[in-house]
Amino acid sequence: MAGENREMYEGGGGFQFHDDFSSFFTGQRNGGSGSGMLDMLKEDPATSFMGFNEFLVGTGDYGVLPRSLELSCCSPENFSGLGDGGKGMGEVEVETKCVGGVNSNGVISGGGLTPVTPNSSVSSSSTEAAGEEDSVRCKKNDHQQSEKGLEIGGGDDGTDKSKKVTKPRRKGEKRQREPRFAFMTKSEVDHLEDGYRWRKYGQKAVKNSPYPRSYYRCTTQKCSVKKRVERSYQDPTIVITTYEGQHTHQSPATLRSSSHILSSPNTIHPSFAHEFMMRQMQQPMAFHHANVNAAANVNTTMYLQSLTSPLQQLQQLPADYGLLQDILPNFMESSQLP
DNA sequence: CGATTTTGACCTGCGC
DNA sequence: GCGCAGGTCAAAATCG
Repeated sequence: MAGENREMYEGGGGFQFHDDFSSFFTGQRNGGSGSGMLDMLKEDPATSFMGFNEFLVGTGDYGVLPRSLELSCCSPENFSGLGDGGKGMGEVEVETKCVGGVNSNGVISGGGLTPVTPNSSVSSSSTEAAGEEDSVRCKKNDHQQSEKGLEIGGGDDGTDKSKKVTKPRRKGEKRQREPRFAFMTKSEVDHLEDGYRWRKYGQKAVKNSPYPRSYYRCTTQKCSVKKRVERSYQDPTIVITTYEGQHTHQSPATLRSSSHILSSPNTIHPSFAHEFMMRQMQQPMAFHHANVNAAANVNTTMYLQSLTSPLQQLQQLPADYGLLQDILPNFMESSQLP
């Protein structure tokens, strides 16, 4: 895998987070025109990035996106890439090769650029996924309990304390993944406030990147939303945030304030991000127009390939159709795309 | 003192 | 089967 990834980093056709992410935004991928997001950022960050907070202020309906997500997730044929369909992380890529969406690293991948694997599985709806996750959690708890039971029952004197005895997963049962979407934010702060409360549960060094990846979980009980935060190794000023799952509750910030959704100027709402993306898709040209007016401390760009218009891109590159279909199934349904 | 962060170990999936 | 990398767990440390 290491070699493969290295190959990816060296310009291979694969899709690895940093490499592909960066090339994705630098426009180098697929012989890109060089008008990628990162280039835009470097050349003219002020005009190339959307001021997320402006949208926050302007977007009052927080229910829109969750609903959208739900609708999206409940349509397996439209959401086959995002739900992971019981696939492991690596296999997500296989799925995205067919239909695009968010790859194993949470980045919207170019479905048309990667080989298609015919036997990619179709994901279940997010509702199912959530249920699965619950069951997984239950299993985890069970296994942890049994694990402790084993430890206790084993009568070890503690020398094996560091070694976990785990009950093996049933064969064929693969980890369910929630739908994911990611966006990049130009910010000096790693962990951006988004209105929710997060608890960090892990941090890992990322291969070929000097910046670690942090893992957060929503602290609200029964809310299994996770997010990963890392910096782009090419542009350290860019924070890549990947959300997984849907919040089963309102944002605490929303509850705190009804007039102003979020008080922090650096606040980004994940659902809003998705909604934003969808709106941009529906009004392609507004993307850059809005950027001109962007004047926020935190500039955020969705993982949309930087063409004049995402819609145009879709029309020009039918092979990539699935790429955004996964992310924006509703849009796809309502659009004139075949 | 509870909540959160840190961090090393472990688990899982995948490619070779 | 092995090694690698991503992801997660959980004990210890830290914080408020």
